[in-house]
Order: sequence, then structure tokens, then C-alpha cells
Amino acid sequence: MPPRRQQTKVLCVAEKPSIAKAVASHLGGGQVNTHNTGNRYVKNYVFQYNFPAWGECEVTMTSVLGHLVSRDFESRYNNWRACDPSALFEAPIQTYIQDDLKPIAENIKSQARFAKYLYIWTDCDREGENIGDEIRQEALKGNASLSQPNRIFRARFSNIERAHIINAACNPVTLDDAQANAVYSRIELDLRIGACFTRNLTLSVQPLFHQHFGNREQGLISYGSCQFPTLGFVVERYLRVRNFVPETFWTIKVMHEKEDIKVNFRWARNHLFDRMPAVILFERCLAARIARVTKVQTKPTSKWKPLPLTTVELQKCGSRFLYMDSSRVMTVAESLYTKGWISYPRTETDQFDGGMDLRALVQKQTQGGPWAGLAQALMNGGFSAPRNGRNNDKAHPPIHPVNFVEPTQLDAQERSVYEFVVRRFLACCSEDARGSKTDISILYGTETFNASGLVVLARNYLDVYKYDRWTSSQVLPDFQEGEVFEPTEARIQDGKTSPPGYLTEPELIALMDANGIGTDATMAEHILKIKERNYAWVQPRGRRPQGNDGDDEAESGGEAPPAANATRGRRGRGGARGRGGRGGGVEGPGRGATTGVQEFIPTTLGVALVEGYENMGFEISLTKPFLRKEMELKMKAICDGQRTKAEVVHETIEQYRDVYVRTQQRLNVLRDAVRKYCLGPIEAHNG
DNA sequence: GCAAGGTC
Repeated sequence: MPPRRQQTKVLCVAEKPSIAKAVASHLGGGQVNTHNTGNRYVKNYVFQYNFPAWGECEVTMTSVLGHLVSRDFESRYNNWRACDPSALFEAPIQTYIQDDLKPIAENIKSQARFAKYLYIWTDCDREGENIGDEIRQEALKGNASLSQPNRIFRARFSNIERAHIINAACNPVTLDDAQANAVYSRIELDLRIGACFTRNLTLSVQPLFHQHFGNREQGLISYGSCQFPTLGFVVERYLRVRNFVPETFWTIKVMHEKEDIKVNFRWARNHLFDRMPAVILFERCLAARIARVTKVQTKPTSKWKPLPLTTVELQKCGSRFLYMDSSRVMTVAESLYTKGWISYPRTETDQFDGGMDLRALVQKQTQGGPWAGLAQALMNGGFSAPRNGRNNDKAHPPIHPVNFVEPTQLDAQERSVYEFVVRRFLACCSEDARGSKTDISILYGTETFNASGLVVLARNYLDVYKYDRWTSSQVLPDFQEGEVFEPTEARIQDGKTSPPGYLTEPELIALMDANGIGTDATMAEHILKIKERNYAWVQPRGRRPQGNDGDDEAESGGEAPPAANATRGRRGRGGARGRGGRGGGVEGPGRGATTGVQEFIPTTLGVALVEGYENMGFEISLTKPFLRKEMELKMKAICDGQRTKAEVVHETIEQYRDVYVRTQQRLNVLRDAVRKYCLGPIEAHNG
């Protein structure tokens, strides 16, 4: 081979090693040299690639491990008592690179030295844009000439399919500074506000515990823009359960037996809370004696297959079906991901990209596992394109299996998460379940009553997705429109409304998701945090009211709940035991006094914090999700170029400074709440 | 001893 001219060098940097490896293997075409770096996870991949804009280049593909740069206050602010916490609103912030990440920064600097182009391959979301900016700054330290125009680009990609990656490689775009700045403002605000309120809360509330309990420990009492609203959801539901007052209602039950089948009709009014009108309507029914069939309608119905799997959905399903809490599910999913069995587990996307070869992924699942035959059936013509959800983060595809692994090679938890991911994916590629639904309405006196029946005709996706239930109900006897009959039984019945259950983890995740609290990657951490901080604890949800059946004593014995008398002195009836009926999930295998679902109970401290802040009467509550939502809107405004980072940071800090000042003025409200809930009656401490 | 966001 003739000696080459000095080749153009391109440095590519991804957000994580898995992307660097995947991109290198697609672009390098089997001719990739791998080199170690100073970090055990990060490798450099060297190969040739012919970029349309730059010609044949020598490419070094490497990565960071998420954010490279850390931020904290200067060390003179480390001592909590050396300054007022509010000084943190304006204290200088220093940036630095953590020791374990220094080799990664060094690698970028040295690799940038001889590069003509820097090509950034971070995830295509706001954080990715920001991480891209961190990478750019590091590369510039190693090679200032990269600051010339048209030297730094980023790739736009949302999955690591070969064709998609090659397309991205050939169509570089520029980094979006606005998005990067939105994240810089979030980082600064979270740090200043979180640190300031945490110190203030700890320094002003912790001493109460120490005075009261002597040396008994009460750790850090923290505030964060995500953890506090998370706690707020838990407390809100708890108080709703505790303050629940059952109401008596009346309903009319109608039953008719025909062809040896007993059909129960539901009252169209469902129930009334006043007895008199219910009785009057019931008497009209009796007076009429005869009921007339007003509608008989049989029509096809279907149960839709599930949407492609997002992180939030994985966490919810983990709680419901797999007996794992959200942080456990994520840990297991990450291990399956790093082993190469499933795709990246942190995604908001519930749409598969048109370019993905889904059939090839289904084919891999025909190799084994209890679902092999069902996967084969999809290959034999059963395949149906997945539904599209509404979310696309443009950074990652939905969670799906990327390779087949014998379930026996996995530990128990990995096996159940892997099985779930596979079954969910195969369900997405199956047909909806089909059935036939019959609705019957009757007019009895002045009242309408309804009955319906379902016949499942084709289970389709349900065969592989064992987590969903859809079963034929009792077959209805033949009724004709216009037919009249005298109901076999009609009676008026009273009942009581029942309280909602305590918040379950799937419900909590859904609330956080709907309110923009945390990201797919961090929701589980916030939930863990409110447990670690002793703001809330969990117990398995009982399926039946307590004391029933008594075959599962062990379930309630494990945990020592903190002082349970949090509602001392509150009005409302006792008896509000957690039983909600909602969010039920699948029956446990074979037995079951409890579902796998955990429910969240705030501790006395958790209730006190929420109530204390609520009682201060600010129009914007720190425990409600609005502030976080507002921050989200401001970040959007920065991304859209409508506002600057400096404006947003300044305005938000002033807003919180105001809250802080008023918190200080009304500190006794907070302390009183803590005394009331955590330290016994308020009278005991009146000095 | 603080937050939330990346990632391993």
C-alpha cells in the first residue's frame, strides 16, 4: 500500500460506553481497534470512516459516563453553621471533575489534540445536549483550534440500528446551546435551593428532636424539588384515607333468571345517597311489575395489546406483576442491559422507529424459553406492527429484548424482568385480543338497568402476555328487544362508600410521571430517598380488609412502623384500613392475602413536614408539584430561545428567597407541626 | 451532612 497522506482525524464522544461500542461497530465495519483508557468502563475504538463532508478519516470513538463536570459551593461554605443557609442563594459555585472521572477527561483532551473535528454522540435530549457541552469544553482544552467554525458537530440519532446510525454519521448537526443552558440553570437552581432549604430545615427542626429525645438520632431533614412533592403525594393520600367518612348509599338490585341463568342488572343511576328518592323509584319499579327489554346489542370488541415499554411502565408493572419495587426493577434491568440481553432501560419512548427490524428480534425469541412457540407463531404470520404511543424522547427506543438468553442462565429476579420484557415485546407484535360484547338494557318502571356479557373469541396477545386478564363473563341468555318479563328478584339495598387505599408504588410513579417529578432515570431514586430520610415507609397492601382469613401473618410482622398515632386529635373515623380495590394487579401464584403491591404510609415526620409547610399558607406550596412544573416551563422557554439562563436563574432564586424569608418568619408553624406529630401533645412544650 | 441529573 502506498503511504497515506496525513489523515484527517475525527474524535467522536458518546454519552456512555454502550453507544460508543455500537456506533464503532456499525461505522468501523469489522475493522475496529480497541484500546483501553484510564477508566475501566471507557474504551477507545479506532477505525476508518468515509464521512461525506470530510472524506476518509481516522476516527477515535470514545465516551464519557454521563455528566463529566460536578458543581458545588466553594469549600468555605462547607460548614453549615458558618453562614446563614440563605447565603447559598448567591454563594459562588465551583466546577470540578471528580477523581474517578479525571482519566475520562484526560482521554478526551489528549484524543482531541490531533483531531480536526469533534463529533458528539450524546443522547438527543436536554441532558445529552448539556453533556455534549461539557465534552466540547474538555476537548477545547486539549485543542483550541477546534473552536474554529465548523469543527464541532453532534449526531442526531434515536436508536442504534445500523442504518439509522450510518444516516446520523452522514448528517451532522450542531449542538443546541439553548438546551444545554436550560440544564445549566436546572443544575444551579436545584443545588442552591436544595442545599439552602435542607440546611435550614435540618438546623431548625432537628434540635427539637434532640431536646425531646436526648441523644436519639434524627438524621438530616432534606428538601428537594423532587423529593418533597413525592412526599406530598404520599401524605395527601394518607390524609384522604384517614379523614375518610363513609357515606351510606342506596341502590336497586334487579335479578332475572332465564334459561337457568341468573342475570344481575345494574341500576343506571348506580346509587343514590338519599334514601327517600331511592325508595320512591324502587316502588315505581315494583308498581310497574313488568320490565321491558329496550336494547339488545351484540358487537365485536377488542382488548388492545399493550404499548411499547417505557421505563415508567416497566416500574409500574414491576410493582404490580413482579413483586419488585421500582428501584429494584431498575437495578435488575440495568444489569440485563449491561449484559446485552435487553435494550437501554431508561426511555420515555413508546413508539418503535419504523426502521427497526422487529421481526429479527422476534425471531431471536424462538430459540427457547416458554414463549418460544408463541414467538414462532408470530414468525409464521401472526406478526402485527406494534401500536404507537404518544411519547418519543428521540433518544432511545422502547425497552425490548435485543438477544435471547436461556432463562436458566439468569438469577430469579433477572429472569422475571427479562421474561416480562420479552413477553411485553412479543405482545406488542401480536394482534389485539378479540371478543364479542352483548349489552342489554331494560326499562323497569321509570328506571333503566343494564347487563352485559363478554365472549372472548381470540386471545391473541393475551397468550404471551400473561399479566393481563380478559375472560369471558357468564354467557347471557337470549333476550329480544321489546320482550317483557317480571324480574325474578328486585330489592333495595344499602351500602357504604369505602375509603381509597393508601398510595401504591404504581400510583405514585404515575403521579410523578404526570406531574413531571423526576425523570425516567430518577423517579425510583426519589421514592427511595423519601424512605431513607424517614419520611415514609411501605407495607404490602392487603387484598382483603385486615383480619380476614389470617393465613398470612408473616406479611405484617416484618417491619417496625414508626409511631403510628400520627392522626392524634384529628377528626375522622378510625377504621380506615388500606383497601382500595384499585390497582389490583394479577393474582399471586396460588395463594394470596396480599398482592405484590406495596403501599406508602408517611411517617409522623413526613406528615409534619407537609402539614407544617401547608399551614404556612403560601400560595405556592413546596410540597405540591407546581413549582417543579414551573421550572419545567422555564427550561422550555430557554430551549425555545424566549428566555435566557441568567433571567430564569435570577427570577427563580428571588422567588425562593421570598419563600425562605417567609418560612423564617413562620418557623413556629413548622415547629408546631413537628411537635404535634412527632413529639406528643403541643401543650407539653409551651415555653 | 445539602439537590437532581447523567452513568457503571
